[in-house]
Amino acid sequence: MSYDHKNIDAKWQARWEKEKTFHAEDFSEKPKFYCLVEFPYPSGAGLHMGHPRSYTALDVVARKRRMEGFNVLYPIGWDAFGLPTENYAIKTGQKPQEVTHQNVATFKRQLQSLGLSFDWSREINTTDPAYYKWTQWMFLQFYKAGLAYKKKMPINWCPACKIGLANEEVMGGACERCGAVVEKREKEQWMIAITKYADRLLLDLTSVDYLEKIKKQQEDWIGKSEGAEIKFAIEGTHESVTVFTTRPDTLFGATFLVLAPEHPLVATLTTRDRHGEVFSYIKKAAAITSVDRADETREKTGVFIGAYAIHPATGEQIPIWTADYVMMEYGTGAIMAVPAHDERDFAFATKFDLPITQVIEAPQKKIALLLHGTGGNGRDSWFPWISEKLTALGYKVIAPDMPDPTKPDLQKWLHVLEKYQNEINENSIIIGRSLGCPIAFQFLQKINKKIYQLVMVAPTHADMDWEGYKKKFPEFGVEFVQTIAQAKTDWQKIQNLTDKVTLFFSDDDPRIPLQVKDYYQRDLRADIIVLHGKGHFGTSAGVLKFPEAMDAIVENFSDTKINTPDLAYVADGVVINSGEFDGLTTKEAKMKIISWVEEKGIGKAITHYKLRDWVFSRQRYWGEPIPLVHCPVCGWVPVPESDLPVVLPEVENYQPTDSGESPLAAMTDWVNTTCPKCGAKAKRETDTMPNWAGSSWYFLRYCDPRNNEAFADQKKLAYWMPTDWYNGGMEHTTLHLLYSRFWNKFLYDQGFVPTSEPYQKRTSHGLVLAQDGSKMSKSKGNVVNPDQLVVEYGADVLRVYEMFMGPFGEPVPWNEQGVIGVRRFLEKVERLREKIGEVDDEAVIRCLHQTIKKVTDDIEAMRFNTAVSQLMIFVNTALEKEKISKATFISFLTMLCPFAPHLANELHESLGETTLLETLSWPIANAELAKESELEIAIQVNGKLRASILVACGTEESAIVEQAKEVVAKHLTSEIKKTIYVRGRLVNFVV
RNA sequence: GCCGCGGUGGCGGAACUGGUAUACGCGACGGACUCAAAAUCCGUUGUCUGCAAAGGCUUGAGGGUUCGAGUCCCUCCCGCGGCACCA
Repeated sequence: MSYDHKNIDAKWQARWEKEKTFHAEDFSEKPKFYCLVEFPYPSGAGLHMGHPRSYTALDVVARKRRMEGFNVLYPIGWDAFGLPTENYAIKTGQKPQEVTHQNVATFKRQLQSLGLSFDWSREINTTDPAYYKWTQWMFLQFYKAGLAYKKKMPINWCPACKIGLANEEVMGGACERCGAVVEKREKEQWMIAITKYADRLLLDLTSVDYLEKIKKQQEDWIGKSEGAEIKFAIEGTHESVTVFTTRPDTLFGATFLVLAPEHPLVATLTTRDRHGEVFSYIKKAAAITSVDRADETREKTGVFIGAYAIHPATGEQIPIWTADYVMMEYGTGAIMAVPAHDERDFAFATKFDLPITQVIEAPQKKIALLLHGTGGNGRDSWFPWISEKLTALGYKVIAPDMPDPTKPDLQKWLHVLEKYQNEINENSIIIGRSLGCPIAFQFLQKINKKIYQLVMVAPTHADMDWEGYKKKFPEFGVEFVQTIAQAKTDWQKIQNLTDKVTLFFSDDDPRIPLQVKDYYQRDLRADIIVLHGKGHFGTSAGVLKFPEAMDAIVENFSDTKINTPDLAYVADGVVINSGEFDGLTTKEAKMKIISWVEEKGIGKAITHYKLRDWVFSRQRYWGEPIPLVHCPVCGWVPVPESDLPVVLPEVENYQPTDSGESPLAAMTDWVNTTCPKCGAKAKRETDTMPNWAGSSWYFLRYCDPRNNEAFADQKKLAYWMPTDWYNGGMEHTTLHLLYSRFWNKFLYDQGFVPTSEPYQKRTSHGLVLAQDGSKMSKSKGNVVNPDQLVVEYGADVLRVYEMFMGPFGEPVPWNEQGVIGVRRFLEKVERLREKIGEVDDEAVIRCLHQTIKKVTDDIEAMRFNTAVSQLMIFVNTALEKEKISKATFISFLTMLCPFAPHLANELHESLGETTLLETLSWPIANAELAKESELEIAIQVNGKLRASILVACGTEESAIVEQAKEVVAKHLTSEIKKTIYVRGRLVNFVV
């Protein structure tokens, strides 16, 4: 332990505080940068290793931005309302207020000990009445806008503890604490209509810079699907079943209905003779977990309930079943089964021998895919001609642009084709030449589709291994006809190639003699006609030269055939067997059938979202009181804004009630009030808000945290918002992140905030795991406390280790051994200070500039681990030399500062400098100085590394190749076929 | 079951757009310093054959594309995260 981290840490933390180094200035001339981390929930366990990971990462970014001349806002606060604190308070007989106060003090001390560059003057706490006044105010805005409403929803109720439970507290249907079986109780709850914003929450994802996986997860959570609700009358009753379908176009194919086992109509509609079987099935279904029910490989089960529905279009009688593959929570809990066009329905119908009616067939629109060769312009001369012909025949012609046609790369080309894989069907033709041919083969093999008609046009001179392809793709029945003579002898063979592939020769083959060409021209033309369209024709030039022949070929493509699907046909297509709707496309039929059911009054268009409205009530004490009063005369009345906040009354002890209400209900003094409107005796709402409420707008409060007139000043919001960079955990992607985006959008619509989206950029960090790779948790006793580490090694060591331990976005196990390595690194830095001299070694200068470049780039890309590794490389390089200059060392300290600010400042000061490192500018890399003078060139023979040589920078290619040849002479046993030179990297001889 | 991410030495992990795999750190081994130990410094460290020179093998498994694959494509296995019979 050579450096005194305890004193150094304390010294610089005190100085930063004194000089307000990290104070964010409103309306500064500098460009602003608002950098946000998820504020912690101050639990009793104290800080865990995950907090410093995320907080240090953005601290590094924040510190770098300040040195780059930005006015940085990096705030912190406490998300302190919620269940764990309340439960802990009950258990220990303390008040939640006290517990929160203690926890916040611990967290604050711990965070401050890390030297994070938060602007502590903006610290906020969601449980502070001055804060939740505005949370309540915002709830009232939702209420006034009609977005908050009451709805009966079930809650988990523990009859033993007499308290409402969160889902998390219910373990396998029992109370987590006492083990009693949890009851469902219906209770009126406040809801917020987030689903009204579903579309915008989805759409606006395109305007923000979130990690792709975060966007995807939000999209899936919102889960938009468009469809219709359709009512089916029940035969012999006045009842009806409403189903939800995303495929109203398949209405005529509905051959039975399926209700979820929990569907209320199952009980009503089941006929007497079916009771036994149906009810035992329902019982069984209830015992299966939803994950199991979701398993698609599971054998379908279900029972007929004895009743029949009337098909609204055909009037036919169709049976009603119940089956657990239909979920009560989704849609209406009932479906119309269309086995011909839905895989699950198909499996079900097959198993129980129910009728299958096809109502959609493969699209008439036929696809022709034109694949060009290696010509420079990416288009072949015959494209326009053939496109016109095929279009006239009703083909949709696609001629994809291949990446760099002069440099064919099969894999890349295949990539381009992938997006057409769903369009290619039995009516498609693929026309290619030259390189287009092998690509067509590989493409079809890749997408694993049966080929019905593939016309290949290939010049025989192309250096293609046709025989090789023939062997490689036996399933395509490839035949090659490269000469006229062969064409004649193989005639019969060709005629037999129904549904198969023929590669043909082209006229531009220089090897075909002129006289053959004459013959070819005359004969082939006739032959093609005879061939019944099992496609043949010459290429590029050929196409243009023999127009009548081509006409004849193209004619043949006008035949189409429809294959009856032997599986459910789920793709789009054309409607059949549907009366007046026949001939419409899937898309048209969806609209027309929806209008038809709407006219008949038996259904309507529905856009369905997986996203559900937000249950905003909690039957708990430790949350923001909902600022509403219930008056027997006026109904629900908002507390006037001037009376906010509605302060949470302090409870001496909790009296569990059996009413399903929050503990607040027992506090009659508080509950009983007068109606703000009419003055009559009234009662306060006793439910509180979820802890998501306070965290849905905290980023706004940071802009103006002490404002008593508004949640924040408009000008300050306009200056700071949106948040430029927000980092947090993946686990918050669907709830907190979505709720706060919604909340902000609502405030935006009301004119209260300046931006529609709150966060410009969102990234996420990986978990810090225990040493064995499992999750750190209190119950396992494997939680590592940052305090010990800070005491033993210093804040800088913890910070640098957190950044160095692994890729930031991925989970990494904690390893105490690695911490020692970081400590050694910082001690080496300290020793470097002894080497300060007048001059620099050239190698040190070079390494410095390479380091500046890499560290600068890596921080932006959140590659903190490799940034630290580069800093280590610099120190190792510098320590080998006699001296390094003061200027070089200061540049290095500037870069070290975001990671290890205490030591960096201490060393800077030891050089006689009095200013804080934080006031310096971020160094700028000089590309010239970073350049190596010599390069190591690898020499390969047939791709195998054989030697390497050192050459001066700027050596000519020919000189390098010559030198390389000598070095590997003994491996060059035969003639060199090809020499590949990659600039500055390698030479590869192919022999 | 589906989606997303991942699988590289004894360990955490590097590797830019397909171009010398194993940077950096830990650990281990050998040496210096020391009465000794710790700390520090120097050296070695993917693996197999070999005294050596040299050569073979190696990025979860198998196949493919390429002069060249950890990286691209296909099939499969394993781990982590998320999740729906979404009609």
